[in-house]
Amino acid sequence: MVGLEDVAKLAQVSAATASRALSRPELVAETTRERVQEAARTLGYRPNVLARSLRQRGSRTLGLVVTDILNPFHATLAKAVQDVAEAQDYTVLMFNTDEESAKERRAFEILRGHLPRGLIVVPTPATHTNLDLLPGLPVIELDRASGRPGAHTVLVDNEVGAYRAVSYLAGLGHRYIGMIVGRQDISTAVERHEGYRRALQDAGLPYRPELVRPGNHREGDGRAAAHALLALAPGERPTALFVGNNEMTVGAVLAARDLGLRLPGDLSLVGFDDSRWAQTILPALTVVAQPAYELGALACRTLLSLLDGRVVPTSTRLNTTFIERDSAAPSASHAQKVGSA
Amino acid sequence: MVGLEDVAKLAQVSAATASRALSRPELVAETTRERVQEAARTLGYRPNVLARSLRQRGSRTLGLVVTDILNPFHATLAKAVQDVAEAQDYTVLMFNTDEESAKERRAFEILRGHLPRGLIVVPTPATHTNLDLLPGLPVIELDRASGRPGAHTVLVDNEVGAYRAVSYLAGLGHRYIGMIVGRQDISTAVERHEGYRRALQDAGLPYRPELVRPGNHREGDGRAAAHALLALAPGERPTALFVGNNEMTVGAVLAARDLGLRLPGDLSLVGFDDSRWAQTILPALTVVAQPAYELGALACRTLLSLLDGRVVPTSTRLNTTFIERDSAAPSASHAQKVGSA
DNA sequence: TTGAAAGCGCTAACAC
DNA sequence: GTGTTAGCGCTTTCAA
Repeated sequence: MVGLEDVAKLAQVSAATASRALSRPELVAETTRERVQEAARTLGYRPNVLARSLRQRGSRTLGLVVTDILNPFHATLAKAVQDVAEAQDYTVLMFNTDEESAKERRAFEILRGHLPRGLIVVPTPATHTNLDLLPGLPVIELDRASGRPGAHTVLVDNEVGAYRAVSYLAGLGHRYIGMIVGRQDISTAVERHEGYRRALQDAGLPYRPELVRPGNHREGDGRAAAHALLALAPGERPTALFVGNNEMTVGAVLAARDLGLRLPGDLSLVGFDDSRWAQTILPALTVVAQPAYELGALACRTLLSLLDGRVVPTSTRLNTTFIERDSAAPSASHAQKVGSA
Repeated sequence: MVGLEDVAKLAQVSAATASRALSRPELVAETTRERVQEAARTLGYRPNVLARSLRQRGSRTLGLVVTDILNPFHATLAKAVQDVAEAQDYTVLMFNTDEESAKERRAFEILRGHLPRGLIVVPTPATHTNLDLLPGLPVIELDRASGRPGAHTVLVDNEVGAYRAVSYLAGLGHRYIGMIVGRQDISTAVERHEGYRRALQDAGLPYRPELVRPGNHREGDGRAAAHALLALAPGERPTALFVGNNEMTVGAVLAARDLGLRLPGDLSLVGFDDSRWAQTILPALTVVAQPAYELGALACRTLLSLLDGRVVPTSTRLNTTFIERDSAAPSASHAQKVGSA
């Protein structure tokens, strides 16, 4: 292990000067500086981050806590955060919580011991409480908002995205539009639900509670919820479905297949969040796309700005994009009307 | 920041005793131990890992370096490694290299500063050289083998998996079986290529170099390679394709679509590595499935055993599973023969 | 502009 | 079984 002492010796200066030459070059005479840097290079010196962090009472480390790294949306967030952090010489400590409060607590505890400078978290309902473990730490909430007063958040405009999707379905003539919605203690799910509600209202359609089914964000939940909705009596069964996240959308498509329903002929479908799956499945899915990479990158940039003492907006919303593909079509009755006009 | 000193004071012992009571309880009298643990609990004490690691010259940290975290196969490996490491109280520092040597070097350099106890890496051709940065560090190579003598590897039986797939296609009567293969400086690609070769031989089919196209593991490469293969003159164009990894398989399916070829009627396809995409696309893809989670978990368990000084096998191969779904069918001529028999 | 010295929080020797 | 002491590798006073 080559240490600062070795570099100092080779460059014939004290350890203190060697340290300065490498970390704060402006404090050192040019010739000395070059001698030290040269020595460091030839020895292949790498600072011991542990010692440095211990001394400085804080490491150049950021925490990242996501709820499901196997979800491509989250994987993309993680990659973006890593890319930005790395460019600024920060190391990211990443943890996965599977939406479990206990795992999140553990992640926070471990993180604490590493003296991170900041944290980016996709919050769960338990996050508010668990953050007690990291008092005073700058935190950015990503994708969802926990509701903590004053929290910094980087989100997507869920309400508008959902509104756009449901308005589109209504415009296609659908009068029974179902929604598969996430847990109502998670902000994204609430907001998408709101958008759904408002779109129905603006389209002059009644809100029918029996057409709204909750699910726990996973594929299986989406499948079960879709089955429940499609089991309704003819006349009141939805002819179109708006699904609140990417995983549940997969489930909804599979449910349609289970029942032999063809998209978009027998059922129109619009999902929230784009993915390669949505792009390549047949028919290609009409979706509300989220700028996942940009979202993660922005969260990280915001955190780094915050750490630099710059003023940053407390809350940022990125726009979603509505992408019209082939999984939604005019309702049967609508097509008839238009055809006979 | 509550430190060990605070705990010691509250428990009325020295810092050393407090340290022992928490880290090596068997060295401390029971009553003292309880007093200290109680004090730690009430103060919410968490050890400063930095100080501990500095003192012990090594942190309870593992490095994990993968080449593409957005690839679900790699995401699964990563989750498995994390799960196992966490259960043993290790923290994982994860890096993504995008198959770029420069990024890998950087990852190794940063890692070095954190004094990890071991490293799990999905190697690239550059890894062999780059590992000079981490002399003496226990390393497990995951999924691929770099060829370093004596290296510990946890792999899948690529040759056998590929052999099985190609034999299956040959058994279906295909005589022109193309392969889209990965970079030949990566072990998995070489081995899968070998399996392809041997299967052809055992089926009495000639190896035709023009039916083998290399690709750089990405979707776009697979698509381009498939286009090239399918552009061959009738008579010598492949009627079946074996694709060497999951991303390129997506590309091959899209190429078939571009050309209006139907699977499996106009073209039979077998991919390497299963995925939700392969399961839910229509027709569902016949694939050689890899135990991704188990692979990652085993790599981590092996590393931890190694660190505990236990004897571990230098190389482990996990079996692949051939999953017959709907993307491969008897060749036209074969069907004819069988039909007329 | 540089060096000497102290100390970050913890654990391992060594004494008792 | 417990306390005292020293030191991990670095940065940062403070003094020169």
